[in-house]
Amino acid sequence: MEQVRVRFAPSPTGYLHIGGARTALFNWLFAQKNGGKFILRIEDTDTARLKEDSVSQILTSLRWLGINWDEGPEQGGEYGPYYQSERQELYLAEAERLVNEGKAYYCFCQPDELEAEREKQRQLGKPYRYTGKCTAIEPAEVERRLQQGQKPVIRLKVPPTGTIIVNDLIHGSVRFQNEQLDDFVIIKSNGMPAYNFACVVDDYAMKITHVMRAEEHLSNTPKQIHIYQALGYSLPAFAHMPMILAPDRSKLSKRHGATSVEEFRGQGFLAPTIINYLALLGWSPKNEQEVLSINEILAEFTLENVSKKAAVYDVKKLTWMNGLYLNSIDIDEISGQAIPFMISQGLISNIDAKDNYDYIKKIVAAVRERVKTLAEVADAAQYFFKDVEYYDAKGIDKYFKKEGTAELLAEGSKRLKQLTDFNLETTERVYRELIEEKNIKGGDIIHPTRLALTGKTMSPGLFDVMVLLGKETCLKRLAAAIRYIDER
RNA sequence: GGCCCUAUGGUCAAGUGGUUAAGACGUCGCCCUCUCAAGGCGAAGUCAGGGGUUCAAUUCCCCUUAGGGCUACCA
Repeated sequence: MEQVRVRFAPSPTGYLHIGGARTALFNWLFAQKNGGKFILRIEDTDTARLKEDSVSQILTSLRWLGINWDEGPEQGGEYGPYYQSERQELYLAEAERLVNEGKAYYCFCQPDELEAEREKQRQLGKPYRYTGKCTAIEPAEVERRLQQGQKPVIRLKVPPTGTIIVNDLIHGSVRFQNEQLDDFVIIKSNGMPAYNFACVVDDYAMKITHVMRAEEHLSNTPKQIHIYQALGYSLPAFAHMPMILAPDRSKLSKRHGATSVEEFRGQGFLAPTIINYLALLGWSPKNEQEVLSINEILAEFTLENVSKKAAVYDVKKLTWMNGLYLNSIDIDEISGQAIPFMISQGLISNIDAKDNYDYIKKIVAAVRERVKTLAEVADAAQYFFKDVEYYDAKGIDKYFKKEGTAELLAEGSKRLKQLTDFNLETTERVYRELIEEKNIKGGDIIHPTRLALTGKTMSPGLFDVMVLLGKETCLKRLAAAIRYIDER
């Protein structure tokens, strides 16, 4: 059996969005599952829409997600180059072959005349199709115009009747009538191949066995099949996977907030979360398990379980899942990833990150249990690195205004001060004794103390916070809080 | 407009010609508790509408509707 070869072929017009990432993931999974190769190809034939840095952004996102390619940019391979802009000769050669075989022809029509014709047909309520006007131009005349320096396009001759059946691995067989098609452009006047043509030529040249892409390409497939047939190529298998839609069910775009992998990364989502969540969008395992490592996904993955229905992504569920990963992944790994967030929030410096790593790690460990993203880890870690500048307004009302609070804090402070060994056990014991003696509820002193120490109404367990902060800092902040209450 | 795809709770989604139509996120209660998370327990909430076929349709067929895609010298 021939080796499975699949590809992901992004166009470098921006960041890698989650729909693209999911397509890449499914291709990657399919390749792994079948012992095949996953190829990355850059479709950069639209010179007008190219964006600087887009390729490196896409590569960075894929690598961060752990989706590695066997052949492609920065990786090489025997079917390169993997940038379409570098494969122009091949496209031109194949297109000219079609012209010589009478299966394609030069067309000298100008864009504006075409547009005018299109508009006319639209007003008549008729579907527009190219008239085929240039089909009849004599070879000598073609030659003459080329000599003159005219820049024609090349169009494929499409049979006026007949049916193309696309056998899709996900959608089954889908029929398209040739009458719907016209003689479409395969080489643009600037010499660049049009998408459908480059795609077919490359998929064949790169020995792609399974073309798996987003559903938006299903309607392009009959055109591509015409190209395969004209070129005398054998057909690959096709699988069109459902699209990922924005929450309002429209196509993903910038106005929908975060849609790119980089944005989610910047918000503190973890790669395994994104992989896991994306896998669940459009695919579901046979069993009920939803939290799956990439290896578990791999073990379960089949095209049969891929849905036909477009899916809307839900940041809430993504966030929930991220919380799970944040707390199950090795603490060193999480700390390492949280540090850049702490640095960018100005909590620590690069030097601190090295010198105080063990301390930072303890803080991350304490704090991560109650947050969901790396950005939130940094938020929640603030008061370990900076003085408390203000107290939460609701907290003041709730905990600082009660009669006798300052005295209680003073008493707690006094007892903490006497501790020579300042640890989890001793700090809690001192407080519990105080609570016992005063016959108050634990919260009566714990809450104001938390507010004094952190400025917030929520934090890790109070005694964990105390120990992490250290005796000196605790006493200092308690004193500051007492002063604050007294001054009011 | 033409052609194509799709249609199970707010979202993801399992599922079948006969089921009390799973599960997850979210939401709402309750429990636990030093706060917040987490966790535990429980609740509300779905087969888009209309026709067929059938003893029986959420499931099969048709229409309508809705959403999405293609209809470019974009990919």
